[in-house]
Amino acid sequence: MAPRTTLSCIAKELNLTAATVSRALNDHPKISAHTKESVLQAAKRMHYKKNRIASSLRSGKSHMIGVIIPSTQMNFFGSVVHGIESIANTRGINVLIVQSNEHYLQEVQGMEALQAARVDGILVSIAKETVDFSHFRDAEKRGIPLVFFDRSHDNLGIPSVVVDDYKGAFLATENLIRQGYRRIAHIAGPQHVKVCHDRLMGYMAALQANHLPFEPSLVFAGDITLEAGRQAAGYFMSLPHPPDAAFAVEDFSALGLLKGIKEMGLAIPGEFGIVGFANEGFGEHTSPSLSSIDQQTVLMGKEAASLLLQLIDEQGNGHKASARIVLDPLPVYRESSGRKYNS
Amino acid sequence: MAPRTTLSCIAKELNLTAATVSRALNDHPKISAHTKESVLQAAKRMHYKKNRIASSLRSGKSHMIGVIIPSTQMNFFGSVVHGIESIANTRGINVLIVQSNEHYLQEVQGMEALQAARVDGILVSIAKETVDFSHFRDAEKRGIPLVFFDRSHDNLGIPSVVVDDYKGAFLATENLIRQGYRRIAHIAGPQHVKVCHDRLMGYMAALQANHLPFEPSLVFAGDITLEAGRQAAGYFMSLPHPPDAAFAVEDFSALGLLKGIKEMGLAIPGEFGIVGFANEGFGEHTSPSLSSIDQQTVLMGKEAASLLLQLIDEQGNGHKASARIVLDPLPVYRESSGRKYNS
DNA sequence: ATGAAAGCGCTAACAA
DNA sequence: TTGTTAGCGCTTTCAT
Repeated sequence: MAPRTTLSCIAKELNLTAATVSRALNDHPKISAHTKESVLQAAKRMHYKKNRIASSLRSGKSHMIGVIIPSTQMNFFGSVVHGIESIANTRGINVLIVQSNEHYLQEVQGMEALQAARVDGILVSIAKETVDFSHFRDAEKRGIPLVFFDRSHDNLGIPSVVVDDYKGAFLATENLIRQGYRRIAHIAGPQHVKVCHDRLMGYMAALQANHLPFEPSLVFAGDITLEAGRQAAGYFMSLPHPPDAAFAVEDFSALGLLKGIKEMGLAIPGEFGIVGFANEGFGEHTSPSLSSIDQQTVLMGKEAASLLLQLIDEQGNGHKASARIVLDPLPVYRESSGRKYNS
Repeated sequence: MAPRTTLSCIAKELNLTAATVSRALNDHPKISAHTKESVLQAAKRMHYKKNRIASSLRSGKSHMIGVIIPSTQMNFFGSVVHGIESIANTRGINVLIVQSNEHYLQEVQGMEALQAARVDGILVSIAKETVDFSHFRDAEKRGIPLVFFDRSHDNLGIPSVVVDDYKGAFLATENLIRQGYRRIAHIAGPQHVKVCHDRLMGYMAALQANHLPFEPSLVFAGDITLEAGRQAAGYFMSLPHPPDAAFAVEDFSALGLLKGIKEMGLAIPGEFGIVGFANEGFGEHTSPSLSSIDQQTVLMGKEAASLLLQLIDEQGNGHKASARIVLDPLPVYRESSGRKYNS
């Protein structure tokens, strides 16, 4: 409850005016070195801390950015946030995090909460459920800089930082082919989610590039959940001519598949190969360990934050630069796809 | 860039004054129902959104709370944050999250950043490294309500919401005893961290209650990391008379232990039993699956947030209620400790 | 029941 | 180089 020191407290102390003190603290060019010096000393002595709220009200900048993530339970997103914070912190910017839990409504509410908090910009990874994008368009119209990361959407003209999902899927599938698997299935995610669609395309392209037929019956219309993976296992093995490997759209579904296949008594990777996507933390610890595609999460967060901060800085310059940063997927091949070396 | 509607915009529209509009919007008792009605309508029609920054400056409340967590990579904390947000959201309060990454310095900087952002209160889970607590005492002195969750510290008089670590450790150890294990080791964490100390005490108490000798050589001075668990495996098995089970202070060390023991060719749970603590997400997916103690994470977050908000509301009432909420640990016994049923 | 006026703490235009 | 003045948008006395 100690009364906080304000600019005018310092001003009074030094027989200056609040404006001068403010300028000195903000390193304004035309303040004498001597004044700056004494102001800085007084500020330190009196434990002055700038009131960001007052500053924000006046300057119109809150020095906060918002982040909307589908879930804190995938440590993929935790990792991206880590990257975001590392950039924000160096610039004295706070990060407001909101979870959508993959729900459209919570995403909309999150956008409103962040705008109510007057954040200077928002980083978004779109929820699985979302098919209407007007809440993003509205925010843009109000002049709030937006950047998508991982889960983006075209045709909105909103900058994004993503991994090359097509290429990642291509590499994952090709790895299975190189390991000698011949009937390679795919657990697909909701196709309105761009990353899921791109991964299906990458899978198909890898088959074609390697002269393997694409069989629609080998694509399971699944989801990015463990449950979907389990269901896929049942489906694949009930086929008259079952696959001997699968590329899953995401690690949780890959995990469900792995468990399902194991429970059916098939050897992994000997009789069935699996590659997932996202390189979730648990992948190292399953048995067999799970091959996956790393998405350079920390870098993704850094790039997204840098891009957003740049957009915020350039605001009003009429730039509207619609950048699209595409990161390289990094394959992490572990036991689950290593037939050549393990069986 | 659309110019935002303000109170006076609405006032002008209705031939009222900003003060009246403000009161109407805040449901002030002595504003005529009729006026309230028309103000509400106009506000909606003009897409009015209260400027929280101005409101904060005037009222001295930022309607934001801060959370400091050691790491987003343990989904234990992700889950607690989920609970926190669920409470905060219903009250229109934003949550600022900062990671300490278990580092003292980042924790101190985090506290400063949150205070600079003028949060109304802070929830803290103390970093592993922290042994000096003056940054918390300072914040308290400045009148910032504080609540610890999970990682707390006595002798500071700061309210906390924790799980009964002693009891959890007792139950975990006793479970191993009941399953027929007789030489039960413990991977201990840094003893200056209260939860680690309490768990060691609980372990010792369970041995005593069951008339088993406490052997100091069976306590490995470890850490809450996978690496420590691996080292413990090596240490335990190098003993002249090795243990046949272990209770690990935390799931990551339990995981390291599990991997180490498996690599040495011992059967789990047949030849070696393991119980961890925290019920991390991966525990379900290891093989064998990992027994653990659940800490009611979401509830913990809700309780902590409710307590903090209560403290904020009561501020000035000279209450200084130093609550301490202790949640019940929930054992989750899986394969890794199930000798009786599995071998 | 409503208006008038002041002020939260800071910053920015304009003066000097 | 520094001071003066005004105002960001809201809330809150005090007055009517």
